[in-house]
Amino acid sequence: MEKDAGDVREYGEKMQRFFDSRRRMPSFSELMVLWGYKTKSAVHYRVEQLLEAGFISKDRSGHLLPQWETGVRLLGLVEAGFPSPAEEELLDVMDFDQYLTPNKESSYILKVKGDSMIDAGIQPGDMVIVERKAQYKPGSIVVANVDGEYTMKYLRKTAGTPPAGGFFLEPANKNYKPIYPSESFRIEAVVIAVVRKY
Amino acid sequence: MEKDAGDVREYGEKMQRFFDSRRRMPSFSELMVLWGYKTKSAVHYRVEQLLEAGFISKDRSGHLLPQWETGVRLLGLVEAGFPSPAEEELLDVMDFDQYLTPNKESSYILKVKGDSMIDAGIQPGDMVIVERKAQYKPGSIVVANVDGEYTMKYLRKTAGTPPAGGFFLEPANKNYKPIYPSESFRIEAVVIAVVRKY
DNA sequence: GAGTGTATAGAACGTTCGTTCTGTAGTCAA
DNA sequence: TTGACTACAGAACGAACGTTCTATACACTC
Repeated sequence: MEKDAGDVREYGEKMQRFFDSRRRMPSFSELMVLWGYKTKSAVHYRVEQLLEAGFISKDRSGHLLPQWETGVRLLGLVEAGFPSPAEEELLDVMDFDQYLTPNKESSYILKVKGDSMIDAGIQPGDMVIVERKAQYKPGSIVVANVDGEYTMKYLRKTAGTPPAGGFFLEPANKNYKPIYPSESFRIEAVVIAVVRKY
Repeated sequence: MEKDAGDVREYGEKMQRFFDSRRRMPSFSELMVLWGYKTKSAVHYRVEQLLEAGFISKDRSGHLLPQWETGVRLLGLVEAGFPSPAEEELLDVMDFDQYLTPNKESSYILKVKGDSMIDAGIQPGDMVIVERKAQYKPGSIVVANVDGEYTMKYLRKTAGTPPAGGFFLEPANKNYKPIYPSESFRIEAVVIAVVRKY
């Protein structure tokens, strides 16, 4: 048995490529074309193999469901090291789309210019994901409009109790100075994530 | 006309939530339940409205296709500022999954421990996406196995021409020292992206 | 060469899909 | 009160879907 486990995986990979590009599972007719068969029963034969192999599954109506992990394998700390192939199935996976933007409606992506937040680990060229909110809490990194220009800073609370509003903006770079509300700024969004690609 | 444009959007949003959770478009029968109708023709009536509104579209076989952007809106530099609702449709969008892990097979995610790369903008607690490769180039950030422990450093080339192999590991933190091949290390993967979430 | 298992073709079937047509209750305006 | 329009219900239809059964061509074994 399983003399052609390699072949079976080949068929599965073709289906996986279809899913990756079209973002949905193929129908039997589409698999017919994709796999080069002339009948749906030949497709059914192959699908049955993939089902037994656990590569795919079905919903109540017979439509195919992907069974492979759609995310990326998640390792522990850097110290933990890389897993052996046998350990791979124990790993968690991650879906970046849902992890980074749980609320797509109010989320935006900004490309960072300038080094005013470099000590916070945000470098020029990085992308930050920001979210518009009704209220902003001190301690978070916010994008604010100061005199018509947009800037990214820490949101801080002044020491005194709130007669003067009590907020100011603090950069994470010694070469820049804090911005106080006398100059009147408006907070536009809060940074919820940073993404850098090399 | 369009006396109930608000209602139409409500139906669209319900469909969008279905798509977000199930990762596929609903069928007419499913929309029937989702929208609380007793017949598919009522669904057809609503779907026609959403089609005219450009909220969805159809493929050749009549199945529904999402027409809304599935990614996140991409703004320019921080200086550019936020767009008005009218400008929104001009924005690009981004899909983080494809952007961050173009090659899911050989990609892993690691959680960073320690501050040895803090001057490179990689802080403890950040997640780095690494990729296994056949060869690694100097200048990139790599994850290496040094005496059984895993560590993340810059990969550098020694000044002299390559008799001694010519590679060493350099941290991005003055408090740590470079690691030279005399201690014999093995490079496991290269860092292709950094993700931090607040 | 007879038997067995694999891999496909071909045809037929019931279900689900999206479509279409007819009907009707309700609203609004003339 | 009539007419036009909206928002559904209900039924019927063809196309596409996944399933199943039979047949066949080929390889391998005994």
